[in-house]
Amino acid sequence: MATLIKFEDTVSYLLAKVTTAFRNSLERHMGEIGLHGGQIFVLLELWKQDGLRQVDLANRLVLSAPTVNKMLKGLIEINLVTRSRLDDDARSTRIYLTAQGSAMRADVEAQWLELEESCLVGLTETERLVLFELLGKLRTTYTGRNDGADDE
Amino acid sequence: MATLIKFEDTVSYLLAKVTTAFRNSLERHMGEIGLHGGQIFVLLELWKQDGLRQVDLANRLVLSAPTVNKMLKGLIEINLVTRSRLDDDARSTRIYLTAQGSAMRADVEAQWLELEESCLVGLTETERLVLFELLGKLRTTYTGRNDGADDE
DNA sequence: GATTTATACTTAGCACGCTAATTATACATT
DNA sequence: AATGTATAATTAGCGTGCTAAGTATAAATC
Repeated sequence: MATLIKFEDTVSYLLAKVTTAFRNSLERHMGEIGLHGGQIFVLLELWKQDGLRQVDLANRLVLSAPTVNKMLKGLIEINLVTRSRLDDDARSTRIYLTAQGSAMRADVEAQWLELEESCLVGLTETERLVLFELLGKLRTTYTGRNDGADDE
Repeated sequence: MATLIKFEDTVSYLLAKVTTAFRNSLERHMGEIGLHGGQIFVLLELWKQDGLRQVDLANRLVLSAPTVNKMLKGLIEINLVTRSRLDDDARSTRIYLTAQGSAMRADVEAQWLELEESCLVGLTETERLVLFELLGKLRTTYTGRNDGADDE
């Protein structure tokens, strides 16, 4: 018989497990302020630049158009963003933060810091920096870049 | 105004991004052999110990009972596992690998190694070890343990 | 022995990812 | 101007995670 892998000894295995756990933690933390895990990232992009089109959001978030579309539905329902058609291009819609959407930032930041701390609680300062560095490299591996956005 | 967080400078942010990218990569790699991302982990537990009950699987996988239930549906449909009721306990079902389920291991291992390499391609050997170490710590933070299982 | 409580599984329904296929509009080409 | 191609948004449908609620069986208690 060929050599049997110990799956548990691979980074991929750990990554898969951490992935699920982190997503649950994110969902719980953001649930505290009435948001879902994915919605935060949409807001985050709009805080950086308001009035983006869905396709721009999808590019910056590295998510598919339908995924962004669904997330926006949720955000519109709870009045954090609005859609405006009537534009230079009748195909696209621009997404704008509402007053509540802008105001949400403080709460999200507070929860984010809690999330961050709960995640890193077992790590030293050095380990945190190294982890940040290594995750950055993984991200680059997957997306081929470190920052978002080269649209419009 | 209070200090504004740079979300991008947090581990949580990177973790969220890497998490999504990794899940996509996992799905793609396992799709090559006709499996979905989550199903691998069920098989993996059954390869370690066949005939587990759903509740045991859920414990070892650190997943909810309904999630495991749905995953099993998929695995049963493609004939990799079977359910047997008729037991000492009429509430529970035991899950057994089929011949095909057992035979799947070689393919999964091969794909797993490719997944692992595609994930770590940008990292040195040292970085890989450190990353493994740090992810292990994160996992412990979330689940409170390093191995699976203390049921039955 | 009858009632209560706990356990195992299932169903329904949601968020977040995806792909494939539709629809509508814009742009390019002839 | 008409046809063809590219782009933007949407819909439908699926897997993976969850919670809440329901059903059936087992165990414990009175």
